[in-house]
Amino acid sequence: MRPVIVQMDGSILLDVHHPQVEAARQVLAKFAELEKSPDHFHTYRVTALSLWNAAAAGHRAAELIEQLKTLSRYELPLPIVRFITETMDRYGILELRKGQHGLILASSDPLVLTEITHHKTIQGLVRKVLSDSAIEVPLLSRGAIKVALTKMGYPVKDLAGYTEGQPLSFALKRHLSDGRSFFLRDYQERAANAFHEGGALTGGSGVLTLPCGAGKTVIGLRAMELLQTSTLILAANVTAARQWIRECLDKTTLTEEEVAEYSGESKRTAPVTVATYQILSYRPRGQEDFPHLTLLSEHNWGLIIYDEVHLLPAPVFRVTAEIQARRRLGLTATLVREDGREDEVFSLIGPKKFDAPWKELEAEGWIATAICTEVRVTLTDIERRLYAQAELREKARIAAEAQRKDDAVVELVTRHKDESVLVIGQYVDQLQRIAARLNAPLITGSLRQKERERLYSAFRTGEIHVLVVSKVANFSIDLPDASVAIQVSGAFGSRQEEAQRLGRIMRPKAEGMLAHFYTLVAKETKDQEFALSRQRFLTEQGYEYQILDQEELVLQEVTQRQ
DNA sequence: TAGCTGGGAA
DNA sequence: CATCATCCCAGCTA
Repeated sequence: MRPVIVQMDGSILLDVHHPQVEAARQVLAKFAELEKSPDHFHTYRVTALSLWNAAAAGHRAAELIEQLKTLSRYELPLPIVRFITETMDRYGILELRKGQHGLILASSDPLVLTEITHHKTIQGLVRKVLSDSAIEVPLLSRGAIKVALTKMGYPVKDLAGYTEGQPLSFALKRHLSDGRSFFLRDYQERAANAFHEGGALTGGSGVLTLPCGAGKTVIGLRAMELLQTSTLILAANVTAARQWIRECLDKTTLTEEEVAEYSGESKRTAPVTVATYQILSYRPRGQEDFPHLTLLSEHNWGLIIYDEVHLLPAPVFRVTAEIQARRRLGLTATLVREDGREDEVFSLIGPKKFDAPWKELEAEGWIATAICTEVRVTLTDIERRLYAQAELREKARIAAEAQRKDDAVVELVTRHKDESVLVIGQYVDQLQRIAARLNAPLITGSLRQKERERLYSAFRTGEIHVLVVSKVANFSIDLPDASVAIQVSGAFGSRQEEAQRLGRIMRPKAEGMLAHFYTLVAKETKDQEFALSRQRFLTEQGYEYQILDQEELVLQEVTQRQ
């Protein structure tokens, strides 16, 4: 009996109790996406995008099919084999190269070229047809045509090269100013190389996927060192922007003069400039153009780094489409976007160049070993009545705010009374209730920065051991680490949020210490569906959720005390 | 000039 | 699915 069942409809089932499950997961991760993760069989799906990423990474269809065959319990269905082969073969049919005037889109298959030149969207992006295997494309259409062709099912291999940008010489330090020595971890070096290798043509754009706390910034710095060029770094918020600046100054020979913050507060530019996504997309009311964006575009950047690329806002997509001649590096913990624009990230930033499995880093001790538990509570009779009568959108909220979750939180906090605990939730009302029950401070968006810092610092020193936090936890990178996180409610099935939250407890722990991640779910409600959907990402990374009813939680407590 | 508040955006 | 974040800017006070 082998661990994998490939079905006619394109889904792949993985038997999670099979001894070969880990090996199988590794093979599937190369070219398939996890879709559902119920108890016994996980469902993967092969998508065009997952296959093109595999192709861009150099995998061959024949090789993947061979590996799938050795895992498969039954003969592979022919339509699936054909889908994998045909989809992967499409990557590389179209190539974009530098021409004498503009760009040349070349096709190894004349029929494909005929098909696309008859397409309306493409016609608007093409300058002229040169032959039955090549068309000329204006330089400025480089991004737009890649997006359009990917959406049509023909991803483009972009070999048009990059602008070198203003040279900038600097190096990573071996010894930091406080005397510690500094080395890149093996996987950090491999990630930076994966981005850089391929030389002048393909080694210039792509996305690196790494867990929170794995040192993405350091990888970005290494990529900059490899390229020795003026760099624009885009971050999701000012705190993250300043973190980049601190890291540049701490770990490289760059001086304060050479690194600038470009944000609402400071408008300095320098050979290395760190800006927020939001300032790029700022447009004065009623106006057409983006003043900050225009100003930053005038610089001769050789590299643009997109931190948290999964958060890339729509206007930045447009900009990114126009700057295809600059090298682009995307960094993220999760490539999944709830808005489904993964294909645009693929087309405009580049294919996934590196993916560090969380479990692998856990085994090597770079991130903590985490135990994930889903605690199920029931609705009270009153809630149950309300729930039955409520409209669809109210249902979610009733379930998310279920009263008995409060009791469960108290149980869990008691259980971990000697550890640092973060309680994370979505609704401020609910969090206020819980904070009052626990007699713990609450941090939401309306609490001013000063006060937040005071609480963070008290938490860090152990003065307080429980902190209740709202969505601020998703963004603020200065939030201290904890060893226990309790998620009481979360955004509609957001996988990326779940990953961020688990990231809060991922910093390596002392010998033998484990990190605990609890997610509280109201039984037989919308809440349960959402939780399942959120958990998908982590299941794909190899985490398993232990499921516990609230009553069992109390029982365990009693047993442990005896 | 710095620091705060509130409105608006996406 | 809506909620709650964020950031940027303008305008105020001292």
